[in-house]
Amino acid sequence: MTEGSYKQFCPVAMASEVLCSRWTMIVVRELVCGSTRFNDLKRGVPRMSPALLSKRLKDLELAGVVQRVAGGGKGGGYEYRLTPAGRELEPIVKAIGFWGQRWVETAPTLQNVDPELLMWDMRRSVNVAALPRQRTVVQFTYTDRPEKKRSYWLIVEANGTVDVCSIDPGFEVDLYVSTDLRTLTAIWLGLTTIHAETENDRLTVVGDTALERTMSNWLGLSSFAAERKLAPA
Amino acid sequence: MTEGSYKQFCPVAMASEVLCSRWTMIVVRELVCGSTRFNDLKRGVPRMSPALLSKRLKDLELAGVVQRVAGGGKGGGYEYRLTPAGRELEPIVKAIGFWGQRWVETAPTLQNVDPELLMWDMRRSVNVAALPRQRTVVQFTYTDRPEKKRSYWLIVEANGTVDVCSIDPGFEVDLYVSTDLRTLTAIWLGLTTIHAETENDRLTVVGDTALERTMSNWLGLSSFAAERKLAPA
DNA sequence: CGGGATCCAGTTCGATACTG
DNA sequence: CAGTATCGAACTGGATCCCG
Repeated sequence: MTEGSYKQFCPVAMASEVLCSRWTMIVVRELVCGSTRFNDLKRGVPRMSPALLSKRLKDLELAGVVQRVAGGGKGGGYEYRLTPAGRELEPIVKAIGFWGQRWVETAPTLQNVDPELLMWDMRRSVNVAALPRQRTVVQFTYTDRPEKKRSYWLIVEANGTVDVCSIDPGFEVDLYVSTDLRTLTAIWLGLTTIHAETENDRLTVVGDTALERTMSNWLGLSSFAAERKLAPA
Repeated sequence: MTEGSYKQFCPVAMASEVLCSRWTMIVVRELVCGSTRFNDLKRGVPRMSPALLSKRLKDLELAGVVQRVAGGGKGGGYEYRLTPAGRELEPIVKAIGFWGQRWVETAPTLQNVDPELLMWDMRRSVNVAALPRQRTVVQFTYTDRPEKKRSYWLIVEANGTVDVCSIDPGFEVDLYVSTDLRTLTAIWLGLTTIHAETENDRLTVVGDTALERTMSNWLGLSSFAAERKLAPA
């Protein structure tokens, strides 16, 4: 990718031609995390133009990392499924993430907050097993966002499916979480904790008491949250 | 690194901004393999312009992956040394290389042969311990190359330092290896063996009998050579 | 929903030459 | 040895519109 390759026979270079062009690793992360539909992938990389996403997917298909198959079930369309080669990228994505968690400075990271993206990521990490076996609705309100983009709803259905939306779905809300976007992002990244930020009053949680007490169980964090940050401040 | 970042707080994205711009991973590979001087790095990435190499090194310094220090010992200049963060990239580089070895098709790989680069890589992988404790000179002749770029000399000094040159150093040659460039590259990559290619008559070795017999011991291969290729033909 | 096509501005890259 | 300087060519990516 990026025609005009490195012209090196070394396996690192050959693989880098496939994996290390702009956006590619992020798309692979989305695939590894389980997204298969174009529009789902797009939600995971909102700053990437659809044209470019399409091109990258084609490149990955050519490289044997994904397979484009007619979408099962709903509405036609296509699915992008990882091939065996693609599945073997998971450890690489993880290793890169761990390295980032350990060594990339956090300050610039926390410039890149985005409520839609955070909700989308949280949706994936919710620990459904830690929630009651009935529909649970949590409303997140980002106090520092403009009126229109302030609230999001996390809906966990009784059957375990998790949805996110940015318009009030009308269901009764079980728990209200209110904070600023950077605080919740920092929590999700493991840079601080629900407990600490509650003490701080930067995070307020009201509603169902059981849900409130178990929040650190059902609110899954980034898969890299456990790793200690080592980058110099 | 490609200004205009991904604007994602995910650690994979943050790390990819540092690592996944064009050429960067290859430069990191060179650093991990032990090169520290600008010109040594340049030999490892001959198709990269010095201007771009310089920029990438600056970016890596800014990211905390390398440290630029006044060169010790000889002639001044600078050295680029991996920081602790940089050293932790080694498993990532290895993982990428293994993946490339397993899953990237070999046909295009073998288009990218380059005698200087192969010699430079072989220099790093020579198993000095398997050679006699005295100066050993091996002449490689690539029968398919134009007269001027046909022969290279691998010189292992008694003290264990390994050098490569493309002009006859004048020393007595202990072993003559004659083959085409693709064959030796394929051997180095583990796609075939010295034995098989000798049987084939694509590889001819003459000279010191002991050196000849032990060639597969002292001629180190790519660090990924052991991994089986799985990519579909 | 799931993309493809087009356009254009901005960047980046590579080649070569050159310097302290 | 260790890079800069320069310049044209190539590529990228965002926006927008379109289509089935």
